[in-house]
Amino acid sequence: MSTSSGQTQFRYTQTPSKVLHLRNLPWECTEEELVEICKPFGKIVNTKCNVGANRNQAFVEFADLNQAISMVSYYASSSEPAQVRGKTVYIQYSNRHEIVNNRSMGDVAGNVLLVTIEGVEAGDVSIDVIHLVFSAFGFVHKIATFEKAAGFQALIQFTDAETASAARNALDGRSIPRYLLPEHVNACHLRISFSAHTDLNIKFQSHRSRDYTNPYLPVNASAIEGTLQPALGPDGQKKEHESNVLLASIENMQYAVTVDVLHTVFSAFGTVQKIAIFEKNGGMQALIQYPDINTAAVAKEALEGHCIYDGGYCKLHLSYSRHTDLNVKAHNDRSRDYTLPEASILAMQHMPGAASAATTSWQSPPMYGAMAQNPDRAQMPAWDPSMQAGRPAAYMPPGSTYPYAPPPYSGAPSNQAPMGAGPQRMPMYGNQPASPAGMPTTSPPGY
DNA sequence: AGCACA
Repeated sequence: MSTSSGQTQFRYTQTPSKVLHLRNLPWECTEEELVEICKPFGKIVNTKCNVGANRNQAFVEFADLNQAISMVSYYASSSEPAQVRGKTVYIQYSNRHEIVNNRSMGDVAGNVLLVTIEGVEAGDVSIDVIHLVFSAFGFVHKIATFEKAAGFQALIQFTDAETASAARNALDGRSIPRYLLPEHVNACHLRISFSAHTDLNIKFQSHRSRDYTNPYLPVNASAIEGTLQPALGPDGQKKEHESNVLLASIENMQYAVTVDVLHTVFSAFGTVQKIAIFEKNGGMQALIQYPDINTAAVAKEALEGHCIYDGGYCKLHLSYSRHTDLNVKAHNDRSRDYTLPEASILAMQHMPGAASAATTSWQSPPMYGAMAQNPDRAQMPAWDPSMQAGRPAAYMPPGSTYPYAPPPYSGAPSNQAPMGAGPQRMPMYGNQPASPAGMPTTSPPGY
């Protein structure tokens, strides 16, 4: 009722407790890692890991109050903070005095796991990949996959709860190895709990469900569809279907990426016909259409893993799209058809949808006007310095050394020019929100 | 970076 000072006063006070509250833990933090940093201070009687919406908090209960006090005092005066996987962990007394492990549904062990695969859509992770990953722990009887609000999910049936628990303990919070996934998938964390099911009812062998105990189960027609677009070939090699349309997923998107930005980047390899930018699973993706597969292949090869902006910002992951001709209906900063003549563009701008999209545009596209007036310019296959008018960026023309600085990550392609070789500064675009106030926006971040 | 579970 009353928001008396008595309540708020105690919210952040540090009444000692055997239970410690740890926060800012890495998402993947395991119970072992938690125990590792706590056990020097005393006997741990209980833990609760991966707590909270971000799964980055934990509770640790010591046998004795003094042990908890010793840990808190140690890190209160230590120059080295507590760390897990390089992340500073903040430790306080919990406002409760014991951990209650309410083993709710999802935590009561059973032989069927409910696996949520975060950061992917259904097509990204094949049932064969799931089978491969979980078979490491024992015979997988059945798999059923489905898409819900929570995302792409799978029910995985093992022989017994022991096997299922082993798989859960090993894989919960972990990622499926990158080489088993399409290239545009950045990360896909597995969130695993126990299902209440004990025996899945699989009716067909299909791309959505499998019964490995019954190879004679009828094959659903939709399974054929699944074999038409295999993420992996029979030998386990990546088998991508080439296309003139590239699917780009943009990782670490600190800065705005508009069609203009993408057009400039991808035009270095040939005529860009159409671009569509959209959001998928909280990340940004774009489809870039070239006239032919060869151009797309060159662009894909050259740009994969590279960043639009220096410093690891807007890292590109490219794969071939299933599309061959994009249906671009709006003309705004998220979608553009460069093959259209001016009249069509003007007509499009009066279409519903184009206007609303324009209001969300905080970055006016400088190339837009020039191209609308001269459709031939839109067909310009490659580099044209005049297209950069008003742009502070120093762009590398195609044919020069790599215009795009290699990403600083370990996953970077090894066959690319090393950082600092040649004039490798990333192209920059105006109006970068992260630029320090008052600073010219021509300097790349990190300068 | 700021408290779970019913």
